[in-house]
Amino acid sequence: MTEQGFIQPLFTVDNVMFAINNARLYVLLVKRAIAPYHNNWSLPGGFVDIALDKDVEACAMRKLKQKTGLTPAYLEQLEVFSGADRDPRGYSVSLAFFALLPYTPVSSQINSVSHASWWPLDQLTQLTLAFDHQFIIAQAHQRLQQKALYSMLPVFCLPATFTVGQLKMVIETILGKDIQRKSLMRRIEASDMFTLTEQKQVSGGRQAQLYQLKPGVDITHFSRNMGA
Amino acid sequence: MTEQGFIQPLFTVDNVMFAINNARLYVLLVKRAIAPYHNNWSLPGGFVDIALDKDVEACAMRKLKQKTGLTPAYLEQLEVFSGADRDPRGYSVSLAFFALLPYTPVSSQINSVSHASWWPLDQLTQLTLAFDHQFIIAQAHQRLQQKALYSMLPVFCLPATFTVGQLKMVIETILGKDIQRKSLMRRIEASDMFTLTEQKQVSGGRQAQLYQLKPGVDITHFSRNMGA
DNA sequence: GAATATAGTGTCCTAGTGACACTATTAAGG
DNA sequence: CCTTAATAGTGTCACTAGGACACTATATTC
Repeated sequence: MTEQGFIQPLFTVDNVMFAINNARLYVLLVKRAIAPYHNNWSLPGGFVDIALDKDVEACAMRKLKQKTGLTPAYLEQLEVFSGADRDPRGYSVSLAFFALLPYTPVSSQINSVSHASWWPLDQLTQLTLAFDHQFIIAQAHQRLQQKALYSMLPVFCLPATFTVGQLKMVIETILGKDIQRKSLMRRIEASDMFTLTEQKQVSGGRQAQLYQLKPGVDITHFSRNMGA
Repeated sequence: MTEQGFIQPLFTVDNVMFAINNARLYVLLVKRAIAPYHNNWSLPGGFVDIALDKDVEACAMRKLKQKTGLTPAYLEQLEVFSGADRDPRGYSVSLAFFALLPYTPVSSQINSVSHASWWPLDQLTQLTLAFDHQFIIAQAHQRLQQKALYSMLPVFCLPATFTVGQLKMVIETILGKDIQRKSLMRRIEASDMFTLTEQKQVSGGRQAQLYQLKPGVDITHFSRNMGA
């Protein structure tokens, strides 16, 4: 076996960043400034810079910051998508990440941010996205739904301090179906991930307790799925 | 934003293939014939050949076949491991796969198979493996254990036709703890993944029913974990 | 202070699993 | 043929975490 001598495929990183606004799930997209797929919307990503990026996670973070001005609260590897046909420039290998963040408007003040924008997930079918990004987003959404069933991951869609009602809304938005408030409270207590603070009012009604992540805790995984 | 112009990191594929023999979990390793880590044991893997490999999964399959003579019954992406320090030749990105197979002795008749061998997982700490392969195997083992709790994945460690007792043994070996035969039978029935056949005897005792995967079924995932 | 809206609790039901004793079927050995 | 041992499979009750849903609590608005 010889060492290299092969043509290496192009390796890139793509990010599917989700956020929730007004009980709707949004994905962050950027408009491509160059061919191929010039002017089409696409996932923010790019090439690894071995001088800047400690590893692929750092690369994903950097690309998000650079292209959208935002830093995810949570980031994990999704899956590698590869093949000769997904990029007209040739054989390519792309590692997709999936990320969560409390909803923040994209500030167009930043120079490098050409066109970055949040898109409602349920309107994406009307868009023509670059490459296989439509499919990648679908995979990411599936993973997010799966994890929402058995973990506390959705808290990363909320600010540092939040109410049970907000968390319930986030989970229901992700799953696309209602859950029992009682079940959620049982999980919050069982997880031992949170501490209480003062109060807060929402629209009408009694003021809700404000919860807050304990510093440095791991995301609890439960032994059962919700709603089944 | 310019196009490329960057130095691309080395992209490779590595495979963690598991099998079970004599109630012990084994990993398939190959002995490196070249530097770095010359003569150390390592995971079978290599570079993508864009002419031969439809995608990275095909690459993983090809490398396994080529280096060990075996074809996995199940294969899925595990995770990407990356960084400047994991390979002395420079910045590298490796996509690790995790694979299952009914135990088959490695036939050393094949030429290209220099030194391939099954190693018991619990003896690996005594070996010095190449790169970060020790860590990758640990991650793969964790994933396998997790999936064994809520899915029928362990059937891929068994031949086409098998008994409940064998499946119980496989799962217990993976998890490192006993499970209830009754629970397993309930899951087998609920999954609706299998059909019955004739009979079979093992050592002493009553003959066990032989089960067999229905053609083309998906691996059932359950809504609860076992043993919790 | 009544109406309304949201937050949080009490309590029973249910599904899927654990525990474990019990029955069933086979081989081996007198 | 009968007994023993060994493994296969079943019956049944207990336990746990979530679902359902009525009820209480606390706030705002008029």
